[in-house]
Amino acid sequence: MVGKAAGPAKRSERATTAPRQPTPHVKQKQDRRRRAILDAAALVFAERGYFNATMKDIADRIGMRPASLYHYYPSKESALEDMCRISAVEFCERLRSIISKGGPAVAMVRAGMLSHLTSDRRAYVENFAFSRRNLPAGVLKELNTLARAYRQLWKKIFIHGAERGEWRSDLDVDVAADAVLALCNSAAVTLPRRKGADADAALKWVELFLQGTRRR
Amino acid sequence: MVGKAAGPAKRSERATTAPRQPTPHVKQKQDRRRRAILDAAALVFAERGYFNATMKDIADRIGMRPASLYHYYPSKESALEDMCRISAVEFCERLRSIISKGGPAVAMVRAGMLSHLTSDRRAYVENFAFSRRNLPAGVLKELNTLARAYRQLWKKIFIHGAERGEWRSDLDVDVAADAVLALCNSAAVTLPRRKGADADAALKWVELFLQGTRRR
DNA sequence: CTATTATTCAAATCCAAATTCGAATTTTTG
DNA sequence: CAAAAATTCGAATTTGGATTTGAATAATAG
Repeated sequence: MVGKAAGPAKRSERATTAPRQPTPHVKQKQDRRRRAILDAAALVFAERGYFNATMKDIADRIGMRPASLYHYYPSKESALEDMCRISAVEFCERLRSIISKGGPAVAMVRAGMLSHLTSDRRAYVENFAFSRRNLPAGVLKELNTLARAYRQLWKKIFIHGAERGEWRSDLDVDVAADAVLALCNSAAVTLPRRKGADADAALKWVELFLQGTRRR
Repeated sequence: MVGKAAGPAKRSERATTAPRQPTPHVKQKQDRRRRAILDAAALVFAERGYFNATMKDIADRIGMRPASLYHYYPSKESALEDMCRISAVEFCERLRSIISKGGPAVAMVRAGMLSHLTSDRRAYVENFAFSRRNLPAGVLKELNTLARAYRQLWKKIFIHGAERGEWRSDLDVDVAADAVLALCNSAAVTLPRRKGADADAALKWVELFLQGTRRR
């Protein structure tokens, strides 16, 4: 959405009117700024909801003016789009990596839930989960595909666990996949905001999911 | 919000300029219409999200024109407010009634979750859970109080169960309360929409919560 | 140091709904 | 049936932000 694929045209031999490529130093600076804006937007969206959040809210948070944001993002919508895509891709990668290490499904669930719950992209996912519906049909379709992929990875873990006999024999892997997502997304909102200190609280959610509530 | 407390002034002995009270037959008709509008609004809000839903969307669904809706609701916001209040109050009442019957906490959890998941006010709660944040501070505060009351009732169930030794000894009643709400609210969105047919699917969520995923 | 490019922002536009208005039309009442 | 009240809606109004524009200012490169 934001970065146009790096064009061709060697610096020296381009037509006189063609726009020059930004220098690496500049590009790096731009990226930092864009990231700062995306972080601010993510927090504001998560805090007030996408529609209630104004460009001014975002700008204020990092000492800029609304108009200036447009130098980095073509629209409010594109910022939402970016944070959704980034977090979805990253979460899939992380879960994929956890799965690839093999071992007991129970361990995968623990690691996967902790990864989801303690990520420093929490605000991003929160928006992915609860605000992506506000994006235009085309993008939404793509994001839903990513959401389905993430869910599919979770399902894979449950199937893996079923094969190894780790679950109750009557566990429905689809319900398990939906439930783990439900818990993770809600907990991401509910859980205390302090950095790290919540790994502890997160574990309680994990165990609840694994053990249930009843005495065994 | 909508019905102003029935005024005094007996029909016969009122001042000549005071507005007459609507006849019971008329009032009944009005209520039906208002209810139809609220149902339509709840569905549209749930489907597209509060901000994306237009007055036209709501009106279309029941063959009216946007302007006509204002005869029944002073604003889009007030419709959201109404459905939130109605569902919150109703859900509290239902859960309270379940608790008052006594018995095992496990049974209360089953009944409570089913009550939440199979209610014909599903669209209402969905909006209560995910859209009430868009209401003005004053109303929101009140609704949050109702939300806290509902959560408190759930917590009471878990405490009750702890006293009877129904749970794992290390169960955290607060986490349990948050988790059951997380599951119910998500499931209300995820669960199939067909009437009744989903009581079955709902049960799987209940058992997942009670038993967890692990083999025992 | 100078030309070029990047960054910032104040002010001006724009626009999609929400809401208001008034006048028809229909229903109820006595 | 006639007056009063309720209901509906086409058309006009409003408005809160998002977005554009153009110009001023700061960085960077060579």
